[in-house]
Amino acid sequence: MTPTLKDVALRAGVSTSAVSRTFTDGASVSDKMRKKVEKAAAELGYSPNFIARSLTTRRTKLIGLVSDNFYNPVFLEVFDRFTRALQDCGLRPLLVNLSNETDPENSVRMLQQYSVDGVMVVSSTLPPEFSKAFRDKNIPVVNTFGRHATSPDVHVVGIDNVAAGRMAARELVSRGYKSIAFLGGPKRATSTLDRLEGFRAEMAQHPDIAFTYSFASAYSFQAGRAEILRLAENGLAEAYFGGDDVLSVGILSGLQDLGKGVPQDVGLIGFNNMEMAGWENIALTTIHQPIAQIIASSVELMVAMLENPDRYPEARLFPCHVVERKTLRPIQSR
Amino acid sequence: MTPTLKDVALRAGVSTSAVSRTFTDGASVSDKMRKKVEKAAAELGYSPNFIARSLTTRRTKLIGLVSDNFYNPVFLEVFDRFTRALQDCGLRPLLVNLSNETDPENSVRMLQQYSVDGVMVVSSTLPPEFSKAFRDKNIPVVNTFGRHATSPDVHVVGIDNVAAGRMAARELVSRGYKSIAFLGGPKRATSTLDRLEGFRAEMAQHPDIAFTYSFASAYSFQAGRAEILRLAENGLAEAYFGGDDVLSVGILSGLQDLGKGVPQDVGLIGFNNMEMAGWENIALTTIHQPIAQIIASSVELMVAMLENPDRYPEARLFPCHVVERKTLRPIQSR
DNA sequence: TATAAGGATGCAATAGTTTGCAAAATTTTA
DNA sequence: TAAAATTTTGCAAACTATTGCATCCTTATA
Repeated sequence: MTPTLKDVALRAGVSTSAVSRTFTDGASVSDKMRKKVEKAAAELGYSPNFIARSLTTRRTKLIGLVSDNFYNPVFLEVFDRFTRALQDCGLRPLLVNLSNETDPENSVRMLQQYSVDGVMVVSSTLPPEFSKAFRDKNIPVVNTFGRHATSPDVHVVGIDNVAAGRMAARELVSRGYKSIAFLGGPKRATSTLDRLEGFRAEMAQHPDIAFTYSFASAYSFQAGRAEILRLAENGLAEAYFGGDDVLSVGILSGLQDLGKGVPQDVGLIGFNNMEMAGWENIALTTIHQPIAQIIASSVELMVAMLENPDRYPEARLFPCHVVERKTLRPIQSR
Repeated sequence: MTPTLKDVALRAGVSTSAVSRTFTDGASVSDKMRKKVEKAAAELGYSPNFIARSLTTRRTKLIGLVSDNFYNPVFLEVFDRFTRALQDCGLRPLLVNLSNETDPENSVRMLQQYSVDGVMVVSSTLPPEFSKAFRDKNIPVVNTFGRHATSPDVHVVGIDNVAAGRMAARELVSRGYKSIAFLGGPKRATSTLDRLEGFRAEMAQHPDIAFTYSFASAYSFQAGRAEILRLAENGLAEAYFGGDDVLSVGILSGLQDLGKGVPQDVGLIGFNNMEMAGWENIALTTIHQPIAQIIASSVELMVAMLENPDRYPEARLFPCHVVERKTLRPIQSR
């Protein structure tokens, strides 16, 4: 149906090698030959079959994009940026939804069957075994939004969650709150654990300030809302660090139901700086995670690894910063 | 590196055909042979290479999932459902981000180069030429969320936007509003155009009710907010039909800034019933678009088309319904 | 037990490309 | 202008699988 190399060769009256070469850059073909072939190709509407090509080149330019997060609005931005960045490098994302998959082996096998050149594991909740499973099969892998501490054998790009936790605590302290709480995401998420560690470390410097913490069941609106409502039964803290922005919007909603004004009665700082946090009717003060840079860097790293698969694993960590909006009271001099 | 068919054949001491056959269901192999081959395969950790297989079977099980909408939160749900549904059928989504692509030819060529078995065009804003371009190359295509009227030659699954527009108008009328406005998405979106048509038709039945309409520049928060703020300069209507839910949240935000209470001062009905519409601090009354059914049906249709590519094109339209929350005043008996 | 029927197996061709190598063509050098 | 150097070209063998056909082995039938 669709024309092949052979058809073009026949029509141009040249060998298949000649045709192949005009379509692989860097190959040696005379101008005359190239012209002839291109003409024939254009007439037939030919373009090379990547699948067949990959058989000999051992490069499919397919990249597995695997994630278990199809619920958090930030991930739409994440997918957007990933797909564009990959496309710009001539790579193609094969999307894998891990939402109800628990065994890495299945994903590994599947992606191996499609001979992907590499895989991006995009998640802060997936256990490190997932990334390792790919590496063990010699498939280049970068774990975006992963934890660097426990995976020294896999490329990780993201942020230093411990530092981020510390930053949040410091921010709340600087506002003069006298009782501060960490309301994290699910306990199994390493991101939440690490942030708690940093948060707690910073709070330890301020024994005069009451510090408590708890976890929501997920990084989601309802989980945040439910948790703050639950906490309210025993009295609220003066300020909260929400596990992430969606969760924080849930907290905001719960607080509203409780008749608590933000920031007058309760302060709140989120995490991520997702687009919605900037919406005027939300105006969430939050910690910006440099998603654009993280993703650009992830893709760069992947490309570099395709060149040299034996690259020594590295962790690329980007700094966060707080973006002030309207859910925290002004800084107090103490 | 990874073991091939030949390796397994060698180790099992059988022909490659035998190995091939044990891995293709429906092929004739004796139990004894199968055992032997499976043992060897397991020992080597072999699994068939789909890419190579596709060369002879002419089936890659790759499905192009092309969309230009990576901004609207509903689309995260859309991608989630699509990827799961495809995975459940043993199909693999090759994600294509069309956000800054204007020429169908590039996407067509690219997907053709990867020999995708079919493509799902998932958009209500993409011009129908996109879907047609695939069909013209004999690639099975279904246009999800597309317009059925203008594309009788391509499978479309979605809703009847004209009917939906009518439904919205009817709902607002039933609440006794005396001046009603349509605040649609971008003018180029056929979904908005069709809904306007239905909306207008219904309003024509009620000459006593003031009717106006306008368009936001996109299906987005900021576009909705900007538009309602602009409209306010010349006085607001009593109730609005927002182009979709994100847009409507933008309208809500604008209204809030304007000091207008919803639903006391102004009524609002959205479209889609995205998850966020149900968040307690938004509580948007909206028209539910049955996304789950639409996607399930789209995938079913795709699967059917893979069996029989010459299937006569059909339009599958699903009914919408309004889900009442808190942005419309109670029904009035008139 | 001989024969027919059917199932299992292997051979070899095929799918659409790339690529090492040798031959041919062209260009450079002397 | 001939030889040397370089570039261009084609042949044929990969790459990893599937499959039609012929052969061989079983099992069933008479």
